[in-house]
Amino acid sequence: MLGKTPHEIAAQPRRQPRRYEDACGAAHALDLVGDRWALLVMRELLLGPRRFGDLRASLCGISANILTQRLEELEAIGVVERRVLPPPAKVQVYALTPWGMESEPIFQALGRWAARSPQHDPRLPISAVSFLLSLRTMFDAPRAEGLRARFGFRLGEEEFVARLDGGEILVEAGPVAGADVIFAGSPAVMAAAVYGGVPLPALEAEGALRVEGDRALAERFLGLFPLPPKVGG
Amino acid sequence: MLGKTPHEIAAQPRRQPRRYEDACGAAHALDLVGDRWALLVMRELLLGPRRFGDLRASLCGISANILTQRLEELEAIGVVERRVLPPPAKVQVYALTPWGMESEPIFQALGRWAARSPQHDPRLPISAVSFLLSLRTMFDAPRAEGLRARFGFRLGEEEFVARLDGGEILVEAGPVAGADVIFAGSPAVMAAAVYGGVPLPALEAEGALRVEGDRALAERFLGLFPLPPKVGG
DNA sequence: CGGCATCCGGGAAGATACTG
DNA sequence: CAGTATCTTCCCGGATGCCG
Repeated sequence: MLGKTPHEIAAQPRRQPRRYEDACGAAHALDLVGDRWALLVMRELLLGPRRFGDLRASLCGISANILTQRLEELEAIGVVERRVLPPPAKVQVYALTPWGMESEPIFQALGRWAARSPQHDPRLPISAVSFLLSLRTMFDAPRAEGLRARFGFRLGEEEFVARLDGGEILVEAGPVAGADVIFAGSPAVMAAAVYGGVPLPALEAEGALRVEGDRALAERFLGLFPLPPKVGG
Repeated sequence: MLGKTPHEIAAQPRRQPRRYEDACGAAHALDLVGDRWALLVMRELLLGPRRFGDLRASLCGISANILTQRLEELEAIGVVERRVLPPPAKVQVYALTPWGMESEPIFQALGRWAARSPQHDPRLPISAVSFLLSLRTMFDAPRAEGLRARFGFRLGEEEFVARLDGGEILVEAGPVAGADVIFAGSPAVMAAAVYGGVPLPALEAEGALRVEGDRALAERFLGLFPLPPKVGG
C-alpha cells in the first residue's frame, strides 16, 4: 500500500457512530456519551477545567489516544470546549460547556444506585474530583440543619472548598484559606474517613491525613454523608 | 488446533470484565451496566417482566446473541432474574430485581439531559415502555395540581395506565378498563401528541390515534409533559 | 512534556444461519 | 419462540513516534 500524503487523509471518514435507533432520551444520551471513558472524562471536568495530562492522571488507565478521541467527540457534540488560559499560563485546558455541566444528575443517579452494589469496592483509587462530587451526591441535608461552615480540602496539588449553609452543600475548586476546617491528604484517605468509618485519630496517627481547625466540626462533617445499605445486606 | 468436546469448554473462563479501576460510584455503575445495550434492556423491564422475544422486538436492532449475553450478565450481578409464569402460561420471562427497579433515576437523569441535545431526533422509533417512562420523567407536577384521573393506553398488544393524583403520576402495566380517557395508537404517535405538539384531531383524522372518553381531559393531559429547551436555542 | 497520529493485537458487537 | 454457533467488523487499548 502506498503512503498517504497529509491532504489525502485530511477528510477522514469520521467513524460512523453506532447509534441506537431509538427516540428514547436515555438511548440518545448513550449515543452521545455511551462510549467507554466518555462519562468519566466529563466527571473529571465537573469541578472546573483541566489539562490533558491531569485528566490522564485522574483517569487511571486511560491511554492518550483514547482520551484524545473522547475529548474530540465530546467537543463535537457540544459537551466539552477547549480553552486557552490567559497569559502568562497560556496552556490549553478542557472545560465543560454549560450543557455539559448539567450532566451532574446523571452521575448522582449512577453513583447512588451503584453504591448499593455488593461488588462495590471503595478501596480502589479515587480521584479528587470523584471524592468531592460524591459529597454532593451523598449529602444528607437533614443532618446538616443549622450548620453553616466552610471546609477546605488540600488534595494533592489542588484545593477545594465545601460550603455548608442552610442544609445545602456547595462544592467548588478554590483556595482553602479561611476555612473553618482544613483536611489535607489523598482522596482515598478522605474517602476512608467519610465513607469507610475510619476514625480521624487513626488516620492522623499514621500520617495519612492532617486536620486543621475545629475538630468537633470536622467530626460532625464526616457524619453527613451516609451510604445506602448494600443490597441483600 | 484440535476441536473441543463440550465438557472441555463447559467451565468457560467467563470473560474478564474490563473494569475501570475506580472507587467512584458512577464508574462502578458503568462497570456493571456500561456494556452496550445493558441499560436499554433494563429500561424495557422497568414496567414489568418481559419475554425474550418482546425484548428483542422493543430493542430495535439488537441481535439475539447480544441480548442473551446481556441478560446473563445482568442476572449474574443481581439486576435481572428469570421467572416462569404460572400455568397455563408457563413461559419464561425476565424481570428486574428490586435493586434493578431502583435504577429508574438513572434513566430520568439521562433522559432529561439528552432531551436538550440539538441532535435528538424524536421521530425515531420508540417502544411502549420508553414512552410511558418518559411520562414519569417529563411530568410537570405543578401543572397537574388538583387533577385526579386515570388515563389508559392501548399500545400494540399491551395496555398501561397512568394515575394522576395530587400532583403525582403513577404509571404501570395493566388493563385500561374504567379509565377516564383511553388512548389507542402506536407509541410513536403518542409521542407525537405529547411531545411533538401534533394536535389530537389531526392524528385522529389520519387514523393514527383513537381517543375515548373525556376529550377536554385528554387535551389537558397532553400539556403536562413539557420538554426542556434545546441547547443554543 | 503536551497533544496527536499511526500501527497492531485482542475482544466485544453485529449479522446470519442453525437447532430444539 | 428461545436461544446457540459462527463469522465478520470495528472499537478499545498499548506501543511507538512526530511535532511544537
